[in-house]
Amino acid sequence: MPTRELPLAATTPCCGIGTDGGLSAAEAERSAALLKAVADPVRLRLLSAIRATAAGEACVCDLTPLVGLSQPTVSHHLKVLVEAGLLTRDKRGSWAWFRIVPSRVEQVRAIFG
Amino acid sequence: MPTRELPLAATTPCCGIGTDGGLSAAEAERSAALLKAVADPVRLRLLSAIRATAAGEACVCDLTPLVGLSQPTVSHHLKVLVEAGLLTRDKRGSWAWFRIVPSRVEQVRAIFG
DNA sequence: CGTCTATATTGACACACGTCGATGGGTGTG
DNA sequence: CACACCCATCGACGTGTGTCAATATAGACG
Repeated sequence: MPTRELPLAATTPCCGIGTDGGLSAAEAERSAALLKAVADPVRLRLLSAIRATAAGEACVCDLTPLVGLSQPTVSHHLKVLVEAGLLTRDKRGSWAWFRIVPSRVEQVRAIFG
Repeated sequence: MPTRELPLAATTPCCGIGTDGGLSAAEAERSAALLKAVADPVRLRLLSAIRATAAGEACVCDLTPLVGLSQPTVSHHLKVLVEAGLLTRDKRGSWAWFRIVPSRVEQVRAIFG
């Protein structure tokens, strides 16, 4: 049914979608990078475990037994979350304490606002 | 500073995080699967392009020139979104029309509610 | 029936990702 | 100082993912 009004205009889509409404390639790339940091079961559990803490922060030695993975793997996931801006790392003494960045989490929700 | 009150209890974490607050492994797996479907720049652009449509639906022939990828690749991404429950496919005649499933998109937001 | 168009599927390839063991760098403790 | 603990980094391995060309399927239209 959707017939081109101008068959000779090769760039015209068949039912009139332009490049107007959608996200730009750059915007989509930034949003996808943020979502990739969160699209992992281990990292979701780390975020929710930190959020469920009374003090609002947790160290690697607490999180490692929780997810049942090796310490380097947990450290790797935490690094991904920090680089995505979703966590802050605060090294006090021997321990590294991680806190959630609420504004950054809100940005994730805003993608589907 | 965080010293174990019971050093002999090897299973006790150093500052008292239990298995209570966080997501279960199964819940995290389901949420991550949904997020993985969305954590891709091409798929984000497809979703936003369909949402920006006047009729609320679009076919592959419209979306392909929009993202600048081959037709099989676009078809692949749409399949991922359909299998994640984020799109519905409706084949009418030669064309396949895709619509957004708003309730499923809301579920993505709810992960960070 | 034959052909064209729109879409889906397959196979192949490069690349990214999650995981671990081993190692190194700090920091507190005896 | 020596030792133990916490954490980060490195190297390696298997797996997953995005992409395309080629092919298959299926419907529309002479």
